Amino acid sequence: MGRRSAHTSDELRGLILSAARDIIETEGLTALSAREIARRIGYSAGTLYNIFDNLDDIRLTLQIDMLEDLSVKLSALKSNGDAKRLVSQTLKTYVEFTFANRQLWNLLFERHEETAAIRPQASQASLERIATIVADALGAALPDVPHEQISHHARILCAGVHGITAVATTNRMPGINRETAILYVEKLGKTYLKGLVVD
Amino acid sequence: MGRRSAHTSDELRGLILSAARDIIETEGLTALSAREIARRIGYSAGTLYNIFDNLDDIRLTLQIDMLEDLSVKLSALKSNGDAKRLVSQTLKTYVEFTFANRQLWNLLFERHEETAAIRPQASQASLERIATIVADALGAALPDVPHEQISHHARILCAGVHGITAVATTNRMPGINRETAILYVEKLGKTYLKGLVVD
DNA sequence: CAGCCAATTGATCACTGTTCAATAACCCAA
DNA sequence: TTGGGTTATTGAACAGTGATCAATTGGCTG
Repeated sequence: MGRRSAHTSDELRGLILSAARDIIETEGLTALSAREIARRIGYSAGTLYNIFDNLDDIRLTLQIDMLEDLSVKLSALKSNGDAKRLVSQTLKTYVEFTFANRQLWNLLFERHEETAAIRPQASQASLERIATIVADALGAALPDVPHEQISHHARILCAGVHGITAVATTNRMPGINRETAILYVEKLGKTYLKGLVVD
Repeated sequence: MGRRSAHTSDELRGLILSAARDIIETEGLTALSAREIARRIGYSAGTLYNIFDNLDDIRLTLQIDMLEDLSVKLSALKSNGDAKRLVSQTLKTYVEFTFANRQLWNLLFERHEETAAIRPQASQASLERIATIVADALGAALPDVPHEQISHHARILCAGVHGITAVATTNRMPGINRETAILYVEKLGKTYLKGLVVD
């Protein structure tokens, strides 16, 4: 079959990403394959490679989109005057997001050994943006702490929360599930903040 | 070729695991394949399946062995009277271990969707054992806190440290590398402890 | 309406995990 | 020593994977 152009390449891009998302959320990360994506959108596998470099490119794009999505959700949270509460809210929203995107979230734990050139940087940037949001919330709660320090603390908190969600979503520890994960993250945030205030 | 019995099945088991470890540490997780293991030990791929259920079984075994190894290293640390220092030492040893086993450590971030029956439990148990070691150190540093609470705090700290190592070993954030990871974990441990003492 | 252009395909390659009939080396009983 | 049973080991086979690319054919334009 020759050209069809039933879809623009932008539309095709959207179809591919959306099909990939569907597969991952319903069948799991390992079920994602070029042929399965193609089957679902009614194209052949080769077409994917006109739009994306390779499967990893697709996975990274999904990851970045997801982190962008999370960024927006976190940014939407507004303080009602209680700065510490905003920190808690932010972390809680983070955890709930990971559980709402249970399967997709595993994209973050994959290796992509520098497949492409630009995308890993973009992925880093998305995470950095999230850390910045946490840093802003943290900065408001700790007005006396210098900015430099705040950004370190934000990264520590983010990574810490990341770890709890990682352990929870992959069932690595017997006692950690959705509910305890939320409790743990809250405890981590509050206790860490308390420890900082003491300084 | 028929039977050779140049190695007992226990020896073979050891050869397989050691070859698998080598491949992962030198070539990375994705380079591990049944045929490559077989090639290295001078057997055919089918032989692996006499000893292990499947490749995931091998990966899980490596993971458990590694966690056991870490457990031993952490247990070997002894307090010199300063209980808080032991907590710091434990966490630091943990991080350094993850960097010493950079590639193998990624086994922890893999999904194995309940492949076999027993092994995932064994993997959970290994992590649980590590959390217990941290809990013991923590308990000594916080004699007033009830045991139940301590084990929660230990899990939170473990997961938190886990997250920092995860981000660091996979280069997920620009500013986090081996050195900063150690600093971050130290900061996390000390600040969290401080926050607990305040209560 | 001819002809160019390019989107799309499907065959192909080299790989993967896993299975299993066939084989051949070992061990033991006669 | 020989024969036969046992079984560890193999290699072919299957169904799948990601990726490539010549061939094709539909749509667009001059």
